[in-house]
Amino acid sequence: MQRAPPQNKLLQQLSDQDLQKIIRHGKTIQMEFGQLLCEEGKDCGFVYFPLSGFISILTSMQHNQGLEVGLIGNEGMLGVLSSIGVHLSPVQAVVQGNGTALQIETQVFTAELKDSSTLQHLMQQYLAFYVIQLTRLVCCNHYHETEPRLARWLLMTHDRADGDQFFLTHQYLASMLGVRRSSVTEAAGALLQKNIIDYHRGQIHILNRTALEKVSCSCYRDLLDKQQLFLPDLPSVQTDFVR
Amino acid sequence: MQRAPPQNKLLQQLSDQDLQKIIRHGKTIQMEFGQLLCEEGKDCGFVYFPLSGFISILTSMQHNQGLEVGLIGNEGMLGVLSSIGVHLSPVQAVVQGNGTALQIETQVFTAELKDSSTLQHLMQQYLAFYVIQLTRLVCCNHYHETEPRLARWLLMTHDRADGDQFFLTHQYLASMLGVRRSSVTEAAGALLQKNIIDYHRGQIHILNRTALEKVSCSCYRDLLDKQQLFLPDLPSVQTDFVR
DNA sequence: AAAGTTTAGTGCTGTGGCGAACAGAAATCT
DNA sequence: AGATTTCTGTTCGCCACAGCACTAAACTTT
Repeated sequence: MQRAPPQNKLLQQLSDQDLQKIIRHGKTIQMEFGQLLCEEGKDCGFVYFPLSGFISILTSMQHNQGLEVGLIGNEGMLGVLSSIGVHLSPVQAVVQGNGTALQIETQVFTAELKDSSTLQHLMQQYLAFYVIQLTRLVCCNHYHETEPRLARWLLMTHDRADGDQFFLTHQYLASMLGVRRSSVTEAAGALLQKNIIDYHRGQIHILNRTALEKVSCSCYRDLLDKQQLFLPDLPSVQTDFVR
Repeated sequence: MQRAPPQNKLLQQLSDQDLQKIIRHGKTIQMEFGQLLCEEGKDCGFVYFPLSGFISILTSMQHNQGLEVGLIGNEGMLGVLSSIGVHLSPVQAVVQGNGTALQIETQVFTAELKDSSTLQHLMQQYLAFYVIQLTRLVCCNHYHETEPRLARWLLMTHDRADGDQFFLTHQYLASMLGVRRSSVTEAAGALLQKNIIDYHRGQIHILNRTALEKVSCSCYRDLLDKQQLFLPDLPSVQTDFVR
């Protein structure tokens, strides 16, 4: 897998011409852990295409009841709704893993959209995939237990991180999954005992990816398959062996 | 509230000219309880704008684990994804309440879209609202208990039905909410005891709508508010008194 | 070195919902 | 009229997770 220069897999599907134009109109920024890219209910003014690192999409209700509803790495983008003219974000976006992203002003981006039917089509496909992800998430969160969900989350993060390690405390994971911190401790402890992962004060280490896939719910695989279906040109993630 | 002729509130927002054109290109069909309008993963070839009655949108995973992810009455449509060029439905659509709908061939509909920027904009807004609904549903289904969720479901159905009664067995409700049949019996029994609803072998009767709103989770109100925000021209549902 | 903070492990009780099963009542079929 | 099916009520044991609290490390700050 090529790793330099970092590139966004969505944008890679554009023609060189369109790609150059977009890059010229955007700005490559650093994303740092915890950085708030967008608040719920606000117009953050930009769309982002991660080149490395990843962004967590969060929704919340009253009483600190929050949940993660999306994880965006260099296979996706933040701000799809802008492509259908909706600039108020219904969700919060926080940087989860350090990296860089192409930041483009919403206005510039939508202007760009008008010019490129390829880009339009790409955004439509990505939006559809996002809807499908959400649909599945409704089901997964309702039926599946903490351990498989945790495993799925780790797999998704692993795909988006650039190595086998990343930083995430139990507390953080708990707020992503919508469970108690001690439930995460329990589930992560189970994975630890099976030698699937290792962790220490927030540093999570994936030891056996194949085994992780086995304890994960099928939603992980199913959604990867959907991604292939809707965004077929994306290079698929290698998952059949331990990296 | 005017009730005749039955009309779809989305389409009502079009200009007379566009509206007439759409009606001419579509066909008014009868919808009957249980009728399968669209299968998961298939291209059903049509989009539908309910005029009366309502449609349930269902998703499922392995092992009969299914859930309702949408309820569409004359305030919405079935097949929004067609408006962004995605014709394979990620969900199943079943008629929940008898009525009529304007049925339009997908191809005709997308052709129509090209001609009318108003229609385009309308579809974009509706799609955004659909995404927001899904986002909330992820949270609601995860955190809220059966009784408030049941109440919310009844309210949504009440809004889309044309009276205070509709047909739905506990078993049916259970599959919508993703819980056991006996959990529904329990929750419905609680509402019965509070004289909020009455039911008998599938005939559900809403007795006290105000009280129903109080036992429902706030997601009902919150989503109605969002609907107003995104589709502001829709006449709002009267909810502050017992109808 | 001491004090404070962050992260993780553990142990209680309480409970909402599951799975499964049984029973009665009402409707429908033969 | 009797038999079958559909709908609802109820119970029992079980379990995953909630809520809460306390402890023990490990790292950070002063």
